[in-house]
Amino acid sequence: MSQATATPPADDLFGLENAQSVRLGSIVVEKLSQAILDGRLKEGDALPSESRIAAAFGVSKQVAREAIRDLASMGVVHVQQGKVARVCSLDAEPLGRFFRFAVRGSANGLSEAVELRRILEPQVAALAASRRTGEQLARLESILERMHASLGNVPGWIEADLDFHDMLGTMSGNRLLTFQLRGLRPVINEIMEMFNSQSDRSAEDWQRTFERHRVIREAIAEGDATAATQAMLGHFAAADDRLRAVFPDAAPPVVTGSH
Amino acid sequence: MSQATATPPADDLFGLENAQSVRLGSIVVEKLSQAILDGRLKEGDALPSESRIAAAFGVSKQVAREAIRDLASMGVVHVQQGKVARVCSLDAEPLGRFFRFAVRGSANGLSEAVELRRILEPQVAALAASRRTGEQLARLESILERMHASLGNVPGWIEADLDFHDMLGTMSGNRLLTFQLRGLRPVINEIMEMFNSQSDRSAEDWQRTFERHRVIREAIAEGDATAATQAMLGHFAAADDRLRAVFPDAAPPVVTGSH
DNA sequence: CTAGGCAACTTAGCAGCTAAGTAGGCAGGA
DNA sequence: TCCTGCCTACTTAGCTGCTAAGTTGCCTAG
Repeated sequence: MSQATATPPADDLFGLENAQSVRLGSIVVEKLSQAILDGRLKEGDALPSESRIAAAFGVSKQVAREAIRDLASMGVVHVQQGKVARVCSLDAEPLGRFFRFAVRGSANGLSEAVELRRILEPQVAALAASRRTGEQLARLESILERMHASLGNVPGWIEADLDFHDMLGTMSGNRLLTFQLRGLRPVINEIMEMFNSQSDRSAEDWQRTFERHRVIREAIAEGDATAATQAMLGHFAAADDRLRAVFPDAAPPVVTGSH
Repeated sequence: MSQATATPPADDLFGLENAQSVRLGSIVVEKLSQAILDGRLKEGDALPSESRIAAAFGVSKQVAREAIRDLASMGVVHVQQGKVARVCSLDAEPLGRFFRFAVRGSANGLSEAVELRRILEPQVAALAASRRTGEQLARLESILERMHASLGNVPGWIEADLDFHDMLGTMSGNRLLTFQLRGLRPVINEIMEMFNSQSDRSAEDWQRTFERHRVIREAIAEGDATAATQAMLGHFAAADDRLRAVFPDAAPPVVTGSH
């Protein structure tokens, strides 16, 4: 007996998740997910009702309901009282929730978000310059006008600024990239509020910031990917000083290749 | 009456989402989320039991339970039968599920993922070169050995290859970025399987692929961010030809700044 | 001092109910 | 003919109470 008293430390001796006790609902989620991923359920299609799903899988209605709600929290299906759940087009809201939690936990989560954005945005600008359509350019221009009208008005400016960069994501033509940027939006929003609150900016400063966005638009309008990248890099470099005031312990930007 | 017959078009006359009918459970989710985001509930802390949450919010146990499971599906808390839910460290699994759905839907979703990866990885390599620790370098080396041992063995190679790039993400020191890359992993895995299945590669081809990874490791070991970026760009450029065989309609890569 | 049982907690799941929202058919009136 | 209002059947939202099963800690017998 005494030689085999290793029971307390041998709890998880066999692999990491020994008998993982698959939840009943997760099976249903998996099956429904597969149906959607395989294309058996397309966007706009109605799922079976809770009762039918419950009957089909031989589970209670509660389990079927939780499975549907799981899909809903992923943004895959839309549910509404009185109507059956329908497969809907994905949106970035779940991503945004995830990133909000991801940013919490590490002390410098917000500055990590800035770094991630700094990686993505210049390349997004390049793609946008290569692929933008005329109609998209017009929309970008109208956003730029909103920014101009919001000079000095912090909440209005932030929203227009976020819309500007979101539009660039759309113009990149890469839906995955667009999701990615939209997912970061709540976090970027928070950063911008910190950024704009603790500094009282001069009129010239506002104007310079606006000007930098105009330069980006110009490069994209001309379809010059390299110029668009450089303009975006310049935008971040210019904002870096004041960002550093908000995040004193942020790592310095890593410059590569563009020298 | 005839002057007010605008009822059919006046469905959504008052704003976009008039009476959005907030779900009872979503309120509970919001409150619990806030508690976690504010730090009132830290990692490892136990949530109240379903009954206590239900009593505290004046809702039924079912609603409390669905709220907890919502948080669990986001990867924020861990639930297990017989134990109260506990706040756990976030992992990339929910991100992976999201990206799997995001890739579906657009016909060229997989090539969009390749493009996104092509944007991220060179910058990740640069960050890794700047911030890697010795211990991390040793782990990268052992992964490289696994890759060498798996030359010609497709499943083993893919896993080691994914681990290599995942390690680079870790070395970047940016948790958000690491999440991002891990979230793409299931999609990249799928791409690699397509990539490696339909082409029978020669021994020289395998060796060249391995060599490209060794060059990346070299640049990171030397702490040369620019060289690491260039090595990663070279890696993707070399793989581009065969990728294009898998995705004939993929957009050409946009080159910026590195000329 | 330790092993094993026991009690009190927890979640997982089932069943049935009420309330409320939705959609479509259907008859009746302008 | 067209439109309006009602009615019915179906759906989800939510509550209640129950059984089963996992977890934890205490507590007693040896």
